[in-house]
Amino acid sequence: MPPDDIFAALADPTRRAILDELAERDGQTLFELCARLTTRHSIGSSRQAISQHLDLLSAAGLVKAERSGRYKFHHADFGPLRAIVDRWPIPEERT
Amino acid sequence: MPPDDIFAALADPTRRAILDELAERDGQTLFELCARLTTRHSIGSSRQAISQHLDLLSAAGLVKAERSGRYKFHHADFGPLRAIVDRWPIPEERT
DNA sequence: TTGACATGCAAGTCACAGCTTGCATATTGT
DNA sequence: ACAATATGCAAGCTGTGACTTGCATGTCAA
Repeated sequence: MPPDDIFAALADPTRRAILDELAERDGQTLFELCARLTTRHSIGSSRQAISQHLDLLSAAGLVKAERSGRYKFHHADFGPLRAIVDRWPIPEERT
Repeated sequence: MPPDDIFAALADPTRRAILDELAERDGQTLFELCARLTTRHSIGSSRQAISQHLDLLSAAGLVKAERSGRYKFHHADFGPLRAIVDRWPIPEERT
């Protein structure tokens, strides 16, 4: 509920990897995510662990889930990250 | 050392309040920070707690410390936050 | 309907983050 | 020199987060 949970959500490396995965390929299912996290991100977490991470990301508003039959497709929403950019003055990249 | 610690550093609400404080008034000393965090942010942490938070923020590169005599002035550096902006595609604010 | 597949729920374990406590070090003013 | 000020170091306590384990629910294909 509190939007401050964005920071807690981003605190875990596995959750950041999930966001990376969904950024590259949107609408993945739980099993898809588990497989790709294992092969491409060297993450050995169980299915339940990933599921709990997805719950947390959903609560933070960073992931939207869409159910279709026995599948559940997950979409990343990076809009809440604007709260970080708006909160502190991030300096320009110096060229 | 690992730059991923930015996320761990931002995970704690007290540390975010410290960054807020330093963003508003740069170059504060440890005691100054403690006082202002108590009065303006309703944070009741001890001096040692704040000191440890500052160490962590320093390790993450978000705070630079500058010693002068018996005082130590702290400056916020939000440059590392660019890693967040660059990592994921944050959508535009829709007007 | 039955079995295989995809996901959900809940309790228990364990390591670590944040805090405190107590003492140590270092600098300034008188 | 001495006391007050500002900070540093290290060990111990405790709640919580990440993970596992085991079972339950729900959906599709044959």
